Amino acid sequence: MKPKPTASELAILNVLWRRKSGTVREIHSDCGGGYTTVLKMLQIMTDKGLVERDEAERAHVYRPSLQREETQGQLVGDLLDRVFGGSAAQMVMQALSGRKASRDEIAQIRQMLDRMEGGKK
Amino acid sequence: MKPKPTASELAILNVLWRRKSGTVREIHSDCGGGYTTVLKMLQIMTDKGLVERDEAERAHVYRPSLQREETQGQLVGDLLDRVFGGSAAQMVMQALSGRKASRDEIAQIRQMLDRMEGGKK
DNA sequence: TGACATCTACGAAGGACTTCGTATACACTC
DNA sequence: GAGTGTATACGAAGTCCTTCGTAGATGTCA
Repeated sequence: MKPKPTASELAILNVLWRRKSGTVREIHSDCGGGYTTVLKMLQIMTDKGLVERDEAERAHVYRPSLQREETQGQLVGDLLDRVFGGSAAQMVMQALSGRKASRDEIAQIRQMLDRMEGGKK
Repeated sequence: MKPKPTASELAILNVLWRRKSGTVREIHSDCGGGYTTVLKMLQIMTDKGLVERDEAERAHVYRPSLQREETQGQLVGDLLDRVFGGSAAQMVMQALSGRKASRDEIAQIRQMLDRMEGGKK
């Protein structure tokens, strides 16, 4: 499976998920840091399979190999196991108690719970 | 603030939260790995302030400096920011869609949402 | 006392992550 | 063609994380 992205890889992926794709220069301008640092990161991420590179043009174009949701699911599952002993309820608890969720968000979550129970019946 | 524990530090903390406290030997037997590796980790964690050490006896006794819930909150908040752009609803979504939560857990989460809205009113 | 078990301390190796400097290639313009 | 700007490639340094070997102190028991 794809390796878990590190913190700085994630910063780059966040940019890429937003823009769909981008050259080093574009990513760098959204992301800060040194230009060659971003370049190097993208080369490493290509090796790891985290992004894909289109070399057709002189300025290579990068795009994420995984959708945002897949990576989110992977990272959240990892935290769930390592920190919450697999208990999703405990994790949700912590997520909601630390930040105040908006009324909208609460409604959204309720809907999802309804859907889950509905699908299970 | 306390630094974010690494993966192996977390493994040790999980043992300590369960036992409340323990010597290197006790932790090691719950945790695996080399004995001196666990020892070294605990020394480093003491320096970082992640655990506290009682040196009264020959075999030092370690205990976690933070409660489990505090560290959980810290880590979940970190993931929330770095991976979900701060949207708790999205994170809860991923947490619940990846694993099937039990009916019990779902009920538990519902109760919590009720409490949150109640407290807000 | 001597042999042995058990403890802490510490240094060093190996790997991953991050950053940056430099080399090199390509394109454009005067 | 010389100069300038922009691209990739790559090596090397610095840091952190993890593991382990070894040294030295302390306790126990025949």
